[in-house]
Amino acid sequence: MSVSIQRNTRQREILRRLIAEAPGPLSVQELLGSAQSELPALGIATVYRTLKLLEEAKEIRAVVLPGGESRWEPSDRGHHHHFQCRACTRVIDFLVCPLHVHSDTLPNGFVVETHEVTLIGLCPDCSAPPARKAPVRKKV
Amino acid sequence: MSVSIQRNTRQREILRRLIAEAPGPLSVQELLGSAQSELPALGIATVYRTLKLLEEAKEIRAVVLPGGESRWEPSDRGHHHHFQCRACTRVIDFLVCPLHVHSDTLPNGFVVETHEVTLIGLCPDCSAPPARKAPVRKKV
DNA sequence: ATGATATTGATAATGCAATATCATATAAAT
DNA sequence: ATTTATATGATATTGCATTATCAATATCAT
Repeated sequence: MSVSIQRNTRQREILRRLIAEAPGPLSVQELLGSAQSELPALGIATVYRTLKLLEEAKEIRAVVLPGGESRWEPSDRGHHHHFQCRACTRVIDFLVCPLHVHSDTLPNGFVVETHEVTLIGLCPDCSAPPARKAPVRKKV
Repeated sequence: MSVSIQRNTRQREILRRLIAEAPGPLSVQELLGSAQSELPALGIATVYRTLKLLEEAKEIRAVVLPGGESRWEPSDRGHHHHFQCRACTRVIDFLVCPLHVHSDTLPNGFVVETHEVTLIGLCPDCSAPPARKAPVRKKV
């Protein structure tokens, strides 16, 4: 079994901050890439280890969207949903909830406890016509 | 590369029928289990092979719900959503669509092309008080 | 500044779903 | 009924995400 966090390291500071400041849940690879732009030597094992520790400490939680790997977000974000860009695969939070079926009982004995809504389409970066600015990211 | 279907076999008939008659998309393991109750010798490789063939023939399509493996449903089912039981993990179709954000452009350049709604809770089998009938299935 | 030990980075090992292999069985045309 | 290529079942292999290992490094109480 693993143990709780005892020391503050640059790696953990960076990963924690990246997750806290992200506009949506981040994948392991996205985290690794962003963190390495600040600390190039950071290894993938540290990302996995830190995610597990932060999850056990209830600081973050995993979200899994249709068709995708696990992504991680701060656990203090309230009820919300996600938009996933089919071009760059990035995920952005959507605070509006279009559903009203909480804690309700449906016709035949189905009890709805929660729900997940994922909007799929193009994010601003990828829906914009190819401009003279930064190139459209195909993968993050 | 694989090739198209040329012969009708009992295995393929069974798998096709199971998918067509299911109340929701089936996982590989669910398919294997159900099919083996009719044809015990059926192997897992045949399930994968047949799913791939049926998908290439556009007879079925994969759906992936939050947190889950691929499931398979007939491709001629129209727009609908899914209910997943957190106890037995089975998935049942829900024909009602509570969303109206198709092909729309949201505030900042987000283009919504489609969406996935997954209701999570308890199915009739698992929400019912422990009765004297069949035991509650924990896994399918 | 030092020392004890938690943490890291590189990489090997693991777990598991999906695929490939191949001898045997089967469909269906003759 | 024969024949021949397709399909199957058992199982080995692959691919890939995650975890374990371990020597080297960094944190922090002293």
